[in-house]
Amino acid sequence: MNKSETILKSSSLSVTAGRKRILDIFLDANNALAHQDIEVKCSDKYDRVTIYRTLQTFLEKGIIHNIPTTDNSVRYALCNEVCISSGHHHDNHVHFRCDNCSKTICLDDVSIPSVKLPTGYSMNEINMVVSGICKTCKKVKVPV
Amino acid sequence: MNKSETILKSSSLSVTAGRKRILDIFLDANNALAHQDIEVKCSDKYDRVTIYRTLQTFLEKGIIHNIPTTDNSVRYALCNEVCISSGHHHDNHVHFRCDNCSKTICLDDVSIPSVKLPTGYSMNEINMVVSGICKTCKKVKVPV
DNA sequence: GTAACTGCAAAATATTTGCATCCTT
DNA sequence: AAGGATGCAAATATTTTGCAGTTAC
Repeated sequence: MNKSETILKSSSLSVTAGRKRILDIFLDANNALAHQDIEVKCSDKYDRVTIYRTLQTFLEKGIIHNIPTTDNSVRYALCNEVCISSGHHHDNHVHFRCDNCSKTICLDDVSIPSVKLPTGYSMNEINMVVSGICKTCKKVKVPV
Repeated sequence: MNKSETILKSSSLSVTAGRKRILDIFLDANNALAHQDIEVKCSDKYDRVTIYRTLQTFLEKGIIHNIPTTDNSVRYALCNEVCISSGHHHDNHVHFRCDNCSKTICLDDVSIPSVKLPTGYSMNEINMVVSGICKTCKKVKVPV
């Protein structure tokens, strides 16, 4: 039993070829994926509607989390073990979006600093996305 | 000369009825607006395409800034004076999205804490969105 | 066998583009 | 008068929904 199957079963989802495939794509990816990225990687094999529904299911089960963007192209990334096992979803890491290669990644080691809200506000979740130049692009010495 | 005209002129944009109207909507609003919010408020008067183009123009001129969301409905809010006058856009405040009323607001007084990125990454902008229950909804004692 | 998942078709919605006309400066 | 802004039509893209057939357990 491979990793994707294990994850699906521990989320009490039935194991289907489509779900395994999409989960494998996430497991292989080293960056967050937009719906379209997934579509490109497997639209020949699975219907677009299935991808929508699968992503929705994964989100609800906490297998993936979504990362906000300013361009109407929400991205998704795998949650870590802790996150998956707990019912409530509480990612606490910073996300990074590279202005050069447009990749979005989870900075698992960088946790979101706390902020003090004004009186009267109560906090549920925090999202933090930093944009700039990533490690890989910096090496290549991109012209700014 | 009213406020919207002043803003348009100082951004070297020609003053048209549509732009003034949309800018006034922002000036009146106490929360961030999605494209659709604006459409609802003036689609009878101005074409949807015009709204798209106007928002794009305002963004480019730094009159408004956009706030990322996880649901493909980017929201826009007025920038403050400093932000408008400077060519480069550097909002540094936290945004708040209420889980109850769904309104998104700028917490102008809460600045984004700094984070230390891993070696090799350089930072350009930071976005921080906190979700929870806002002041107004809390008063009404919403059931959680 | 049954409930859940998937594909297909189609509807609904959102966004972009081209072009002719109108308005601002 | 000239350049830019707008409206309209239409192309394109995205997301949702219903239903019938298929698959996992």
